[in-house]
Parts: sequence; structure tokens; C-alpha cells
Amino acid sequence: MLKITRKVEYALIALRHMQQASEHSVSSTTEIATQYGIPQHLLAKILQQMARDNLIQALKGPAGGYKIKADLDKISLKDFFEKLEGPLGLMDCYFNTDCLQMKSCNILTPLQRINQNMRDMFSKTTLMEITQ
Amino acid sequence: MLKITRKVEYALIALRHMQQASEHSVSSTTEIATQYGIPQHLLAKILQQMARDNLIQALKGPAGGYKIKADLDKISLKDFFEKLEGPLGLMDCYFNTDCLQMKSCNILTPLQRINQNMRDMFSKTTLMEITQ
DNA sequence: ACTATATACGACTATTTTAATCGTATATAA
DNA sequence: TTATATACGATTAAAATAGTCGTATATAGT
Ligand code: FES
Ligand code: FES
Repeated sequence: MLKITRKVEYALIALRHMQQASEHSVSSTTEIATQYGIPQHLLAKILQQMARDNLIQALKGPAGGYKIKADLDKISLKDFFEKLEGPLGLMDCYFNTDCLQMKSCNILTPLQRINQNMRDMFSKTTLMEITQ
Repeated sequence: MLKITRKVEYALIALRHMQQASEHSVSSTTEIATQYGIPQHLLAKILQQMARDNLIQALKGPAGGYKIKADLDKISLKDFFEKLEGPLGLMDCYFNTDCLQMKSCNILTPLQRINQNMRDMFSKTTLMEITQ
């Protein structure tokens, strides 16, 4: 329970890889996928999404690849997770008032407090703290 | 991402319900299931597990049900989650050294730090804080 | 211009995890 | 004896996640 997805893990691995590559070089999908044993096509989709989100920049053609575009020091893990996977919360009802269609959920208020703690924790952590 | 399971949510709802019932009364599965719209058979299994874990005590027969047995003030949310759902961590490799069979995971160390933060947070919160 | 290599992207399939159901056994108060 | 409750394993259904496939497009190098 409470695990990050492979998608997020692959994204973090790729970010760190690029972060540690030299400033002006690019890293290709193939290069990253083979080095860390990530399914290439899957990684490709993830990198494409990160490019759309302006986290990284794509360079097409031979000798192309990606390099980091955003300032990783200014992006929280919470924002990163939400970019990739959508709403981040312990319960669905944090974003959606349906609340499991329950007549009356008796733990909503206390759970929201815990949830806020968790979100705060991920808000205070930057991407840089993982990729540096 | 990072959501608790329905199982855990149902368990918490039931605990709070019992906590708020009078000291010497018992709450039956049917009573709780109907009040909160939880599938009865599913809730039954969850309550049985909590009884095995000595969180609650079962009383069989007509007018039977469950009542709280453990001291909820002394049980952390982390321990509760792990009782119900097993190992609690952001990554599988926190407990299992396989680490996705990756040749070399470059984010293991930083992720473990974040993971520890999360576990600490749930360790510091007691069940009572949700059920009271 | 051609070719090889790379990103782009939608559709599809497979796998895993979670959620829910079913059937049957056992205990016990009335 | 009966009605009501817990106990528990087996099975099925649904949802979320992970991975694959096919095809299009861009571009550096030749
Ligand atoms: S249904 Fe949302 S917290 Fe219970
Ligand atoms: S494989 Fe475990 S943190 Fe990367």
C-alpha cells in the first residue's frame, strides 16, 4: 500500500540520469532504458509526457534525446507526482465529493488531516533532493 | 496514487463506530455494514482479521458482534496499515532487495530517505487520532 | 535525396492488485 | 430447536497499472 508507480519511478530515474549527464549533452530513450532495464517504449511515453509538461526538452533526430529544462529545485515532489499521475491523496474524496457514495463517512475529517500532512510532506520535498 | 485501500478505510470506519458506541455494547457486522453502505461480507472478513490481530474482540451468537479490545492510543497508523495490508513503503525494494531487477537503480538512496519520512509520519500518528 | 536514428502518439493487450461474492461451518442466546 | 451471529476458504469481478505495437514525423549525416 502507498507505493509510487513504476511510471513515477522510471521518470525519477531518467531525471536523475539527465541531471548527472553533462550540462549540454542529451540522453536518449534507448540509452536510459538499456542502462536501467526499463522497457524502452514505456520509458519513451513517460519522457514524452515530461516533455509536454516542460520538465525536459526533446531534441529530435539522430544524436537527439532529452535534457532537463525545468529548475528541479523549484518543483515539489507533490507537483511532480500530480503532473504524472493526477490527484495525490489518501482518499478519492479529497478531490471528489462522492466519498464512496457512503451515506455518512465517519472518518472523513480525521483522514483529511492525515492526508494534509502527507501532502505537506511531499510539498516540502523538491525534485532536486532526489535527482542531485 | 498513494491511496489507502477500501479495506483500510472500512476498517477505520468500523473502529471509529465501535469506539463511539458505549463501552460495554457490541456492534455487529450487519449494523456497521448497513449504516455506512459497506458490502457486508467484505466487512465481515475485515473484522475477522482485526479480531485475529487482537484489535477487536468477537462475541458470537445472537446479539453478538465486536468491540474494541486494543488500546488504540498505543497503536500507530503505520502498524495498523501493516497489520492489514503488509509492508508499507513507497517502493517494493524497501523490504525486498530485488529492486525491480534493475541493474543499478540510481534513486534508491534518496527514495529511501523520503520513504522513511513517510513511515515516520504514520508512526507518529495513532489510531486514536482517527477514531476519537 | 536517401538513410539511419530519434522522438510522438494513439490504440491495444497483459498483468497485477484490489474489491466483492459465494458457500459452508460453527458458536450461542433465546 | 431456531434464529442470528462470527469464521473462513474459494472464487469471480472490476479496476488500476504495466507493457506492447504500429505508424508518423523530424533531422543529422552522408
Ligand atoms: S468516504 Fe472519503 S474519507 Fe471516507
Ligand atoms: S528499484 Fe528500488 S528504489 Fe529503484
